[in-house]
Amino acid sequence: MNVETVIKSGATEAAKELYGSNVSESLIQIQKTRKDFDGDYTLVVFPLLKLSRKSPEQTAGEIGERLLESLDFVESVNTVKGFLNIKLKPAFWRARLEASAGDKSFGFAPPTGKRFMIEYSSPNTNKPLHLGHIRNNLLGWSVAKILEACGHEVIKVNLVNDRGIHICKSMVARQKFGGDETPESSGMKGDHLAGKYYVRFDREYKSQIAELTAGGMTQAEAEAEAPIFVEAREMLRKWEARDPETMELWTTMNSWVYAGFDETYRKLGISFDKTYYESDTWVLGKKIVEEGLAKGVFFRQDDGSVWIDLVADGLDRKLLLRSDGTSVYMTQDLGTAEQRYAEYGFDKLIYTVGNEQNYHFQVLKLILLKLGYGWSDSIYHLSYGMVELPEGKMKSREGTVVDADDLIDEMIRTAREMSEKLGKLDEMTEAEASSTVRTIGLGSLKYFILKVDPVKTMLFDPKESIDFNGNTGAFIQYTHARIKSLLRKSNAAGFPLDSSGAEPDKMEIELIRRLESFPETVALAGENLSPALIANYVFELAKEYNQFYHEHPVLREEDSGVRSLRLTLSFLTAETIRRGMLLLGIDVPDRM
RNA sequence: GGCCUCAUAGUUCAAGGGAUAGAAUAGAAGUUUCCUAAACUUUUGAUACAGGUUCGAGUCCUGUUGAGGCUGCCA
Repeated sequence: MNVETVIKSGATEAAKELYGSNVSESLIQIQKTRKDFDGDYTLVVFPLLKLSRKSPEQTAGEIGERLLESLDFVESVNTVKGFLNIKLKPAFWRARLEASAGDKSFGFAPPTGKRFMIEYSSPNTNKPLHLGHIRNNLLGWSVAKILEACGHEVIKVNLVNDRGIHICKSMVARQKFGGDETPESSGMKGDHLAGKYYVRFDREYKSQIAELTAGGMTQAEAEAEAPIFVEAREMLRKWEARDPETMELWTTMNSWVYAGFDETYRKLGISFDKTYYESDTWVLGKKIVEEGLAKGVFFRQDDGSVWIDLVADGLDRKLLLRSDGTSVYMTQDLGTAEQRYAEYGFDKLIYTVGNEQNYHFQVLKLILLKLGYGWSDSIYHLSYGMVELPEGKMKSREGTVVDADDLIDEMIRTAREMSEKLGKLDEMTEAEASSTVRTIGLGSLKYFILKVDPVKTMLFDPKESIDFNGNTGAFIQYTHARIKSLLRKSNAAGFPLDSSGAEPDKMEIELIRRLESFPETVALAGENLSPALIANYVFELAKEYNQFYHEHPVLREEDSGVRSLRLTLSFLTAETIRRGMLLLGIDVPDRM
């Protein structure tokens, strides 16, 4: 049980004794005492005033006195306006520290028996991953880790978008302009090669459109009738007809792309438990459409297309089946959701998808609800904002996309430059050095992206992200490495971690109190699906340790009790930083 | 047009309806007999606007302005 909970239940008891048994837990608000006030935790008494029928000061005073009697670990209380500040005994904090340091699963909750499925990444196979995918992948991976830490079973899935007109565009360009180029012969990663063809297609397409409009066609006509686009559409038709030659090209190009994606995923340190392919799932959902028609939830238009009318719900009409009977994105998503539920019976299905699809998921949920699926409420869209660059929005067609692989390489390269300049790599073998700079470069990238609240559009400035000062991953990793170094030295000197006697001073208590709030932070991050909470917590912790470290010698302390306390504190700090960073998918090296 | 999201120091980000809105970075000034100076200390500086709900609003509600996104056969 965490400290806040202990105090909360104590305060609830005290309030019940004073004001009657109808005092509910929700009226007891405990928060950390703000700096500049004397205390560790604070009870906000305003919500209790209706029951106490006394002034804020009197109410706080009464409860304070009661707490002082009933909780033996309370050292003192003081009242400032409606705030009852509670100060705990140093010995209590010392005991908490020892207990937490000895707890192998500190911060992680026991199994809940709940099953979460989380989908993320969801790439298209016609081009390589870019910065937007990085935010997606990091978010999905981190949320999965956080949910696991909260005791849930987590199934990580990917849905690869491997069919459709956009893939055919790359395929057509490959056929026309690619010759017999392969990833091996060109030295390009397979996904980059496919991306090259996609860009090539677009260039050709644009110039054909320009020609046609110059010849008198409207823009829309030209877009639909440009010969290269007609070819792409024809290829899609052949694909759907399982034309052998088309299938072979498709299979070959996809295998290149998958090899490329795997490499990027490996570099990012993420993986999946299961991968779905849209080429398998795109026909799903038609059964649901029939079901919806039978129930009268959907309606069929004269041209044969099927719709749902959501105007009464403040939304629009939405297409579910084209007039030619083929399914659309929504049809497929209904089908995969149902299939996944049948297979896994999840308690929650989380889709990590950009906020440009907010409307889609709103509709998806609503349709499932209207169809009477009891689990429709288990669907959650983990929506995130765009990543912008200092120069403005990313546009894949204008060549301003930041490629994921390039970015990762650049981060690692910069990490190496900075480390070399500081002489940090001097005593490392090349293998150690390259592993260290990889960890630092990726850590900086991941931290920079995850520290921002997912819903917000964020600005990614490559220069700033790689700055090794300030609120960055590298700073936190560095703090961890320094503590590890200190622990190695103390170990070499034969100093034990486990003695008692010393009482923590004010600064040490502050650090212990922050450490003790780690489990709550993890739980809260799990509820809100927010890695940003963990990121900010870890940064604050590292910063606070730095201050502590600066003013409190650890190894040079004469008094073995004090030294032991500080070593224990250092140990738990390093351990907590490591666990927090693990939840963000960031490695923390012991040396750097 | 309709719907959704966002708006906080020069800049990038915090702040579970609670106290004097925090950091980082940039700017100014300082610290090196110190276990990793990728550090530490001090300092300047912000809730877009107008109402409302509440004992209490950056946070909730309404409107305005600004930015982004979505909006019947793309995914």
